[in-house]
Amino acid sequence: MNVIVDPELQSALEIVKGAHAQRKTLLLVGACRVDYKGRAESKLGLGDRILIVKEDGAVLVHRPTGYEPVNWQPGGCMFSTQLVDDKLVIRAIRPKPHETLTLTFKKVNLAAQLDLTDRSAFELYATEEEMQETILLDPSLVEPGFRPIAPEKRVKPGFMDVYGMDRSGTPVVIEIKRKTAGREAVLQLWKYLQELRSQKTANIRGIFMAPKLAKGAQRLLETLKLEYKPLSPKRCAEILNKEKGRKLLRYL
Amino acid sequence: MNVIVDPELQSALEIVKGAHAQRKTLLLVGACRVDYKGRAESKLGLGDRILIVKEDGAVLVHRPTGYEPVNWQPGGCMFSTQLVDDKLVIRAIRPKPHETLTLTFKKVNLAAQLDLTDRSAFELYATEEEMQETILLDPSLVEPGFRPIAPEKRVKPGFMDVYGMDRSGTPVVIEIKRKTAGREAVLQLWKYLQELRSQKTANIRGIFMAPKLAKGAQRLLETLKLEYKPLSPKRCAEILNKEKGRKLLRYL
DNA sequence: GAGTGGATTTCGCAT
DNA sequence: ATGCGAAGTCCACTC
Repeated sequence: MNVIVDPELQSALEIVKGAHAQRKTLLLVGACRVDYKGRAESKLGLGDRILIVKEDGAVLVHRPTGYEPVNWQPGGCMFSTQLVDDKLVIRAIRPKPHETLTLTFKKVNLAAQLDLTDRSAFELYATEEEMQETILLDPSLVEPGFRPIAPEKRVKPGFMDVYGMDRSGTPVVIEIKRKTAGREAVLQLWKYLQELRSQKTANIRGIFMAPKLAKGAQRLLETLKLEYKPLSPKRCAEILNKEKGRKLLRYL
Repeated sequence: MNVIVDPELQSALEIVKGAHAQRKTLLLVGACRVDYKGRAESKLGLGDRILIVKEDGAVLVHRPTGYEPVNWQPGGCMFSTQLVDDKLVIRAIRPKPHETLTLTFKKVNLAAQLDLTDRSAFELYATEEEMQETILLDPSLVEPGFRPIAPEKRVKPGFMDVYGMDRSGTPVVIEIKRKTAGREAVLQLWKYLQELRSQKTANIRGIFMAPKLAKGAQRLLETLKLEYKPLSPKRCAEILNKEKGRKLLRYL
């Protein structure tokens, strides 16, 4: 890590160039103007802002208030930095669509090259597992009268299933997807159903639960005479939150 | 400004509390875990991140790559900070919807309280004037066969007009708004049309161009038998960019 | 205060 | 590569 407080622009320039060269995260705080030109155009006069240039070339310019950056660029930018007329000019160029974001620093209060190591996986809930829990908690999410019999282990990595019976006693296999499901997910359910049908009765329903179905997945689903019931991870998290404290009933 | 490099957690705590107390922007770089619970839930294991807490209580947690914050809170958060088990725990609580974002710092590499002054107005183009230019440049934006006759000066501050003729030779008055137009904007066009109709022929069309119409404005527009054609500044900026280099034809 | 639609949306997945 | 739809979307504005 390399931090300088109230650096001369020349020193700040070195920090900036060093960060770019080593593909490290750059942090710059100071008074600057910001100009953007590309899909749209914007201008922002002199003021104190925080500039972050990440390892992948993503650029963020933050004002002292607000969640959103006032200007930005997604990752993959190229950079050109130089001292011009006693000002530190940092130009971020995005190839496609062609855009340029220009920061002109009059004064730098804080310049830092950061060595950030971050290998952790980000997990957003509700997971498919929690979606499964949610269905066991409130089986009416599937349909009125649905009764879960057994939560199943994954058939293939990435899938979660629930077995149950509908109100008329017909076996039901449920496949859950955390996000928009594609054809392959529907095929998985189909394959699974086929296996069960060969082992047991042919009278089994298959219900696909996901926030959404891709177009091709929907066609396939109709062709295979499977059913679809929308269910989002968000909805599940809400229900789990609300029902928190209750015991999760397990069925055999 | 108050910056400490590689502070003890106790010193970092003081920086954090000081920043909150004085409503200053807080900058924290270090190894932390991040937990979010609210509309959804998320977990992020130990890793190096940048934390920004802004003057308005907006919270941003950034990993070393990517445009988007991995976790965040919009402005208006309350905070509780403390040392727990040799870790610096910062909790941001959002009242509505009720959400909590918890950062658990194991090590702080950089802690800063920033005094940022930023009073400049952010300007995003295209302006109404540029939207007008765009229509003169590509009259088909209004409708096929439209021919501009004269760009007009503003009738009232905030408005731009274009005069022209449609393909059948009927005079057309165009009113432009940079953003969603309300009733008063439609009334302006109406007033203007009335004036022209009293002076010249009664056979004049009025076309309103804006990214969107407010509901009330749309009702009024229908009542007054005016027309509406969507046009966004973004679209204009794109066209202006594309057609850049061409001469802007002026009509008398 | 709830609802609606735009965004320099970004991002991801299907086509 | 292109395009469509979701997002913990956020935000501004209408009702």
